[in-house]
Amino acid sequence: MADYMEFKIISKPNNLKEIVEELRRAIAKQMSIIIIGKCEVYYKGRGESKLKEGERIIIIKQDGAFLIHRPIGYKPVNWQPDTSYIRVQHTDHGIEIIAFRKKSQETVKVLLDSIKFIGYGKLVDTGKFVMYLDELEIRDVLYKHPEIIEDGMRFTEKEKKLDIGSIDLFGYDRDGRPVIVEIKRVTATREAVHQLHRYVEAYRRKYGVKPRGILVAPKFTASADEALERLGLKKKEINILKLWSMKKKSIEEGKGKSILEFLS
Amino acid sequence: MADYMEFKIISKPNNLKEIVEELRRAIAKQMSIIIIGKCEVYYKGRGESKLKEGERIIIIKQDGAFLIHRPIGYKPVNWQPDTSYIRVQHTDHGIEIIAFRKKSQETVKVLLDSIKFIGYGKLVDTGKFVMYLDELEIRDVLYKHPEIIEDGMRFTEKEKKLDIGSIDLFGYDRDGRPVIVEIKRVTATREAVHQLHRYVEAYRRKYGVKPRGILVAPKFTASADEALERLGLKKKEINILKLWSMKKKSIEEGKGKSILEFLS
DNA sequence: TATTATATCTCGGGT
DNA sequence: ACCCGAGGTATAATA
Repeated sequence: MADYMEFKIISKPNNLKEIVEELRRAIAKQMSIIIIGKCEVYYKGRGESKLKEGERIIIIKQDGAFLIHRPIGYKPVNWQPDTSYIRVQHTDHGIEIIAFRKKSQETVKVLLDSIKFIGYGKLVDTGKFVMYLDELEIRDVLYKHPEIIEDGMRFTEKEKKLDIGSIDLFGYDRDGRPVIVEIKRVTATREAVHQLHRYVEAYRRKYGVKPRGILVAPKFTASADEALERLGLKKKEINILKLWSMKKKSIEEGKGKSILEFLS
Repeated sequence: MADYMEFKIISKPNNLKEIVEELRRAIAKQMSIIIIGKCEVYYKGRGESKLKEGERIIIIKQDGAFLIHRPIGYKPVNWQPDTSYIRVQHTDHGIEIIAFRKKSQETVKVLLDSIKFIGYGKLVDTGKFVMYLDELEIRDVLYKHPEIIEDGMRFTEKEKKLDIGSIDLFGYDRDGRPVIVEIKRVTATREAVHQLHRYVEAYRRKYGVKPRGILVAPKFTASADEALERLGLKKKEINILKLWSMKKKSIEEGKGKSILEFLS
């Protein structure tokens, strides 16, 4: 059965014509393909790039994702997140692979000569991926525990819609003043302050009342502090790892430590 | 010579102890390594993630970059842009690879069982990469040809420093009013408008004169238009591909078409 | 499709 | 080391 076939290895590719046929079949069957070899790469679309000859790792994935990796660094040097078609043909010097993306009219062309290795096969990967501790999760903990932000705080809405976008958390402080909370899971920059400020202003324009704005983050840059001050906004520093371990341990209120004790 | 050795292929890995030794040597020699096999992955650091069993492509690059790719999509499901060390050992069930990054205290742990393929070797890649048509290049063309922006415009500075950052282009219009230009190579959003607005305000605070602000982009979202209007800023639509082909053809002024004719 | 905001963003440049 | 902004960002959610 095709879905469970072994990974086919060509360790000394030499018959170009045959290789082209094999690659075409592998692409048609939506297999994962790995090619290692010397190549030049040309990109044209949203910009234009040229990559001179060198040895690289080329990956064609089962959904048509196309990656060309240099032997260093996290990022591919050229790529195509999804392709409309991938065309393979042999040339005088070697093999040419063209990956085309229709919606953005982008083309990646690889000129391969001297191939060190080709491998292909169907990979079966249904394993579930879970990411914890993203902004959403932090937001939910704060929603349940407004006392972390401020005594007497209560939240009434998550992702409250305004004309210009949505607010992470919305509620009222002990004096009944509306409060807009913007959350960052990494260091808050001036940029984040202005994002919060836009929401505060949009709220004021819509409801005629200026709400308080609180920026929640584990850290703040100096310019963020300056902008908060200048725009009359507040900040609340949180320890995300503590928030996280708190959530993991699922502390029951009333029984044992309170959440504020836990976070202290 | 190690640098030019062939890519070593193990198409049916079975002796775990031997494989662990080979991988360790390959890592020590800073080779590129590709492993295809069934694995689980655990990440902990800036966040936390779990990936259940499935077949993936694992890449260890020569600088320690570590990537785990599922058979679909552009992005790796787990990764480490640069690692302090990569440790390999065999367990009861298979092989365990731990990639650790000291500066951010991040760990990726891969539990491999059933390896379909291992390949490693030193890849030589010195080929130069050039990217054309990034924001810098657009900026330089506009700097040389202020008439594209507006009749009578002249630029005096690129990347002019203000307290809060630097302005893409700075100059004066036909009436001698200071002008701040912010460039976007993709659709300008409300975000970009506010970025420009911040620069305009910072300039006013510093010099006591309110400059004009012009946002240059190939396209503008409706909310960008609204924000430009509300904040008293202007826009200038440019065709980036035309700018680019113009630069490529290196049109000499006076001889043949003028740049404005070319862009029309 | 367009818009918006997140990301374990990465990466490079500046201070 | 931090800060800042660009990216062929990609990606998911939402209108």
